[in-house]
Amino acid sequence: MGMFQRDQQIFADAAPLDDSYEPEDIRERDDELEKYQRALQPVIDNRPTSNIFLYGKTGTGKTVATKFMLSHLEADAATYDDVDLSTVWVSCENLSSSYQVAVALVNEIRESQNKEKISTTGYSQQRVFDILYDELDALGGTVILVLDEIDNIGHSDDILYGLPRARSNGYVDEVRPVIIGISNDFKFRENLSPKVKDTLAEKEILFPPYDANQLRSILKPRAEKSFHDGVLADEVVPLCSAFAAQDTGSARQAIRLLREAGELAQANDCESVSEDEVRDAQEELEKNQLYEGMQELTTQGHAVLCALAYHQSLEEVPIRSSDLYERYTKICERLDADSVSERRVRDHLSDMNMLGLISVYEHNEGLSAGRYHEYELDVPLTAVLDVLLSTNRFKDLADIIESTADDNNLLQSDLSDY
DNA sequence: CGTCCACGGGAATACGCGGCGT
DNA sequence: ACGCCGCGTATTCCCGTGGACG
Repeated sequence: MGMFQRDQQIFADAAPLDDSYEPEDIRERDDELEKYQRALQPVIDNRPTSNIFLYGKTGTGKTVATKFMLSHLEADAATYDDVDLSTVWVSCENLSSSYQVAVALVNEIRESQNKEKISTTGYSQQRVFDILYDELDALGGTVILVLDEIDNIGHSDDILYGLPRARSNGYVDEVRPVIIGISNDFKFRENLSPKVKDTLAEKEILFPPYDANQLRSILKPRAEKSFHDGVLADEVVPLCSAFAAQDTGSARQAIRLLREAGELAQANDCESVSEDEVRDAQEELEKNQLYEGMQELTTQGHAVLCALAYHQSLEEVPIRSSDLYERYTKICERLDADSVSERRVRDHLSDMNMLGLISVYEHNEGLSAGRYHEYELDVPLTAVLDVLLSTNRFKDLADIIESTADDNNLLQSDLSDY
């Protein structure tokens, strides 16, 4: 027997548990789909179509619903000779400005035509918009531009101003652009600049978080397809649903939980998946998220984290930012690295707070001490040290902190509940 | 009601990059 | 080939502010 053997006790076909899986029917979103269909109907009727914006947290079915609607729309449009429809899909996940979105749109169109892509930097914004208008005009007909995770562009929303008015401004005349914006942020519309808000005619569809019952109904068919019969204990799907509903109401989270539970069972050579695996999976996923959050910090972020870990190991927490800053500068000196301003460190701390890595306690003691914050780690010290040890720069320091913490017997207690 | 102090928003600046015009 | 320009990212600089205290 080789080292790797195929183990098919648990999974029959794990594809339905993959992020990229597209189910043939969308469950628990009847109202939203009906609205969606009505909003897209004008495309088939060759009437002007308004822009459509979908709002809802991650994992509430926005993207899947859009893929579903568009594939039907494309298929149906093809049966009418006089309907000329193309769609362009851009994920704005890593795009933080209108400029980058415009470049991405151009390149997406060019890629589908095997034309050469343009550079992501160097042009003026207007220039990129002009190129985009040319490409759109060349496509002609109705072009649906899907901007997934559009809230990433923040306040840089020029593209939402330019595209809808391209036709009336005479930049294009062969094409009717329709924007489908998908936003994780309910407040995205409020934060748009006034001129965009006024001109962006749009239909809004809200995707609320799923409750536990809905998640169960979404999970069930996927579970049946991906696991062998009788492998899943009855309580597994309801428990995954309950965990995810409690936390975020995200179908993606529920599905990941189910897959992770299955993978754990498989790794442990279990014949079935039970409640225990789901609980372990939940812990495992949470832990991974924190690790990833820490690993993706910049060197400066790591230095700040390191300073906090240092004080944590001495049990000098929670600690005021001014004291933490002193430690931080010493650490930078020692590493022969540049240090940044106190203001900037506050930004890093606030980022880390967002990621759930640290806790912040606000104080206001008026005349005696004014306003200040105190910080402490919200993740086990061992986890922080693991990450720091794995980076070349902080390896030595992390070693020292580890031994300090060891002297204070801080690590044992951490390990037991970690 | 004035005072205190870090917080945090926002403008200004530094720097690097790649395309463009000459 | 060269310097310039507009862009993104990270940072610094400036300053108004919350709100308990006295």
